[in-house]
Amino acid sequence: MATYAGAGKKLQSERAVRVLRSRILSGEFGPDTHISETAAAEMMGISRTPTREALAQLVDEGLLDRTSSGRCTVRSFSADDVIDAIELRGVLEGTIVRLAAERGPSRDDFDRCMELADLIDIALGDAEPEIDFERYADLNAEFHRTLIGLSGSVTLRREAERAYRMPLASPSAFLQSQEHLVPVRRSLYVAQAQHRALLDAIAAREGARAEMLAREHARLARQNLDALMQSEDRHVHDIPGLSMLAGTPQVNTKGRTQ
Amino acid sequence: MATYAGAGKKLQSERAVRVLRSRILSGEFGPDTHISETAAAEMMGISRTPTREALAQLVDEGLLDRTSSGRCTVRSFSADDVIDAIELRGVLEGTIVRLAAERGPSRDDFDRCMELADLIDIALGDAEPEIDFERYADLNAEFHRTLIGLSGSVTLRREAERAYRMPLASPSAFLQSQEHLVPVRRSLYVAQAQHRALLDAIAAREGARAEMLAREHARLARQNLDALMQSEDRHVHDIPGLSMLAGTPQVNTKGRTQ
DNA sequence: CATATTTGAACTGTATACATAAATTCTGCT
DNA sequence: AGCAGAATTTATGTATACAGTTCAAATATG
Repeated sequence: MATYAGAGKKLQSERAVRVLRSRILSGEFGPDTHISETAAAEMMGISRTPTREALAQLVDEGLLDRTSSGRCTVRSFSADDVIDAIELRGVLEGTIVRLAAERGPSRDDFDRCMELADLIDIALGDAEPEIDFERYADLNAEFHRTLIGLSGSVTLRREAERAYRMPLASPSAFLQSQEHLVPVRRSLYVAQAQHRALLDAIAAREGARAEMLAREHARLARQNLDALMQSEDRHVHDIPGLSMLAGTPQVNTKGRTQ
Repeated sequence: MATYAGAGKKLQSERAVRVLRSRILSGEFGPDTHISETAAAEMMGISRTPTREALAQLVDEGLLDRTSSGRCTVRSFSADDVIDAIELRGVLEGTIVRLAAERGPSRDDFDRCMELADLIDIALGDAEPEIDFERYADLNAEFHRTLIGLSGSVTLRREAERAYRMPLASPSAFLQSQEHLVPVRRSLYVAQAQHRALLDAIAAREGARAEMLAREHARLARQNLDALMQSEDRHVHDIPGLSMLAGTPQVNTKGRTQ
């Protein structure tokens, strides 16, 4: 099964990361699935060396666990893990916007944030006719990606980017599919109001307020998750579309089925 | 990244990480020094494969930069980088102790923290006769390592551990050498008082206060750094013992000197 | 029938070889 | 002498081969 090799043939290892990450997040490789170097390499039609590198990166990202003997298994996320990741995101974004307010934000990024806020307004629709969910998700993601560069600190930006890679902690984790967006439709307007307030606070150089607002923003995300869980069975695993969290044991990557 | 663990010299790649990190931190490889895979491998008497893995990890830790063409150079740290790293540490520790207070800390870790606080008291000496600096540094480091497990959140613990690996952001970064400890001798007592207050706040389940105290604790570290910089020339580079920050261009890893 | 043991397949860690891309050096020309 | 360009040399990315270890199935044993 040598997948189309002509894709992004820049670096095999990067392509491997994307392929594996996507398969894990899609739930194709369920929790505790053992992913072997040789099998994964064979599957992707590349050698073990770049595959090894890709697995190491995914372990670092937290998507894979590494056993004592060096084997890689898909990490199983609990509801607490997701909550903590959202908490972390709120704290990091809060710190970044506080510093941005205190030190003065980088002009370009700030302007871009304002611009994105305007675009989000449009996507949400003035009179709430019909929301362009897909566009909203894209814009929201870019807003947050731009936001974390606002302080000018590479250190904090790095950490925030890393936090964003954590499944479900990303600003638009379950804002991807319309299926999840519709139930929390009203909260999107609240979130947008928070975006505006955040930018205001930064412009006014009110660091403490900016930090507080960012945390509140993350709290909203958590509330949405809680609401989804309440309606679905009180377990993250059961939220449709978040199959990566499913507890279903999976077959090995290897063909050795059963 | 499962760098830790007792895996002594079993894995060549881990040994390589330790060797390279130590050489970078010691200043042997100054900022912007190019570290080549082949040269580094040859130097350590191992092959390129584990060396490659080690370099990737150090890039991830932030000790090395990777150029567009894949080359690795020693990162040059600015004073701002250090300040941001300390800020990050304070924020992460603050979040962890807040959650520990809110959710209830893990009993074992909390007891160990109390124990360590007692030991630090002893190391500092009751009547301030003479401080056992080396022991203090060890105990302080362990105190903080234990602290970041207190919330029971693996996610936050991971991030904090990562932050600790950042040079100078570690709780005892410049508390390693007596040379730096003596000038800030008096602040060690303040820090210890903060440790106690922090544990009190957690025991009393006062999350907000615990978070505030943790941030104050980090602020003290920054003040110490500022004081050191003031007395040394206003540049991190010039603080003795922190040669990793020195701006002196270094020879290549390769033997091709001059 | 359950448990301990052995045996074999599979996987990871490491080394080496090869190809491609980058960088430096050398040479020729202006 | 200075600059441009080509050739050489070096470094990275990838593939493959080999050794030690781990895991698991199958067999033997009480």
